Amino acid sequence: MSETDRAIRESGLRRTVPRAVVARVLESHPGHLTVGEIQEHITREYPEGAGIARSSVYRALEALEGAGLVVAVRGGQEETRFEWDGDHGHHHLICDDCGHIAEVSLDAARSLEREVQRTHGFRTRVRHLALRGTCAPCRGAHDQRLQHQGGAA
Amino acid sequence: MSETDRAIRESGLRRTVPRAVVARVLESHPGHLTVGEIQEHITREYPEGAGIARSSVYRALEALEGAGLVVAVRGGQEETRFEWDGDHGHHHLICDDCGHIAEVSLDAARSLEREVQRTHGFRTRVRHLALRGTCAPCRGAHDQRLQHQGGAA
DNA sequence: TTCCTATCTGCGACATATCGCAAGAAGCAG
DNA sequence: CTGCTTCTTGCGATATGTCGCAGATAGGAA
Repeated sequence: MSETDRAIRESGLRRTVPRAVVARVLESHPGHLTVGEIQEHITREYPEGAGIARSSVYRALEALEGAGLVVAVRGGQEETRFEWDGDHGHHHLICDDCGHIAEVSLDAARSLEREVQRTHGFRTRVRHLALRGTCAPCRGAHDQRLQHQGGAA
Repeated sequence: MSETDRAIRESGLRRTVPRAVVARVLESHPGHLTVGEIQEHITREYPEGAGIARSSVYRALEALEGAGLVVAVRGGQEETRFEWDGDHGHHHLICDDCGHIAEVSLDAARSLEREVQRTHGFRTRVRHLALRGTCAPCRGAHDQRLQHQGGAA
C-alpha cells in the first residue's frame, strides 16, 4: 500500500482504483495537470486503470479535493488544473504574462480567516488561493519596453 | 447612453450590443446570475439583443471581467455566476450549508497583496475572493444538533 | 472466509464552456 | 458622411464538466 493509498484511507475515503491511480499520478508528477493529462498518464503508466471513465476521474478529483489531498486551480478562462497537496495548504501566484505558477505559503491567509470570523461570524478555512498578477521578472521586462501602449490590462 | 455604456467605453472596450446588454442585465439585477439566467433576461427584457449567441455572452462576460466591471464566482462544482461590480472590489462569503452569498469588503485582502509583493516580488491586485465556509446562523444550528456525526466536512 | 450494505464506478446522455472562421460592426481619419 | 482597419459577432463544431442509473466493489460483520 503506497503512501497515497494511506493518505486516502486516513481521510476517511474508500480506497478505490480510480482514486488510487489519480492520486499516484498527481503525486508522481509534480506540477499542475489537467484532466486530459491525468488520463494520458493513466493510460501510459497504470494498466490497472485502463478502463477508468472520464467522469470517474472528475469524481476522484472531487473526493480528493474535498479531503484536502488535492488542490484545484480554477483559472480564469483556462482549463482547471489539479495538483497533489503534500504541503497541505499552499497557494499559487499565477503570472498573467509568462504563465508561470509559483507555489507559496502566505501568512496573510490566516489574517483573512480571522478577519472574516471576527467581523462577519463566518467560519472559513482558506485552503487555497490562486492570485493572478505579474511576477518579478516579467515586471522588469515590462518596465523596460513600457511606453504605455494601451490600457486593456 | 447609459451608465453601463459609459463604463464600457471608459474601460477602453468597444461598446457593442452584446456587451451593452449583458452589462445592463447584470447592473439591473443585483445578485449572482448564471449565463443561462442572463440569457433569459436578455430574451425577456432586451429585444435588441434577441440574436445574441451563447458564445458572445461568454465573450462579453470575459471582456467585462477583464475590465474589472464584472466579477465571476467560480464555485467548486456549481455553475459559474457573474455579478456587476459597482463597488469595485468586494468579496464573497459563500455558506456551504445554506448557500447564502454575502458580499463584504476585506482589509486583509490588502495585506495579502503587500505580503506577496514584499516576499515574492509578485505584483497582484486582489479583485475578488470567494471564501467558502459556514455562516453564523448555520454555525448556531449546527452546534445545537451536533453529535459529531461524521468528518466529511 | 463469506456475506451484506453503503458507496462507487462505467456508461452514455446531457449541460456548460471554448474556439475557428467568415461576415459584420465599431470607431477613427479624412 | 465615406471609407478603412481592426476588433467583434454568430454560427457550428468541439472540448470540458456533470448526472442518473444499473451493476460492481470496498470494507466491515459474523
